[in-house]
Amino acid sequence: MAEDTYSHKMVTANRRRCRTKFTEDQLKILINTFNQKPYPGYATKQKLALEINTEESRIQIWFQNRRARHGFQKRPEAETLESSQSQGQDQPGVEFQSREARRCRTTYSATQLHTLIEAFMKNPYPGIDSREELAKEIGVPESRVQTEDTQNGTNFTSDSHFSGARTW
DNA sequence: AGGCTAACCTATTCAAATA
DNA sequence: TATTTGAATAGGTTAGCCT
Repeated sequence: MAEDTYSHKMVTANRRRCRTKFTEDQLKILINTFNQKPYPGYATKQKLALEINTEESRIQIWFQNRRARHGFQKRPEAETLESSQSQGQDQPGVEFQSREARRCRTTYSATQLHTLIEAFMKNPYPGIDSREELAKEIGVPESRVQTEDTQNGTNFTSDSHFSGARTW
């Protein structure tokens, strides 16, 4: 990291997480679960993670990609027979299954927030290495660091954020 | 009751592995 | 090189905690 002083604009120096390579067996389980519930709750994702021996965040990403690409609207013929009268609304099947519980909301301590904010000011786009280090430092899973930084932006500028604090 | 914001979502793009 | 697909980003929605 000798040459990587705080660059002013782009921080491309940050490595992405390595691509996960799912095995055939893992994919079989994932796809099977997806066909049953394309929006798994936290408990389901945790169970899946344990079952196929991967991280819950990888499963979250996999479901996101799957939903975006393999349009889950085309129901598997397994269990859509009963609700065949869903009159083809534009709504992507909101009703066929109520949402499962999400992960418990984590509350960050002032110290944790301070650490996150400081790291964010130094680098708003941390790579996998920085995120893992940060996560270890404040004692939360890496996936929490990622979403926190890149999505919710933590408007540290005590000033009133202009509309949309995430427009960097 | 309302504000703040973590968790979750879609849409889109980047990019690594593979055919 | 084109395709496939995991990872990342931007921005919107849902819902839990606190005042």
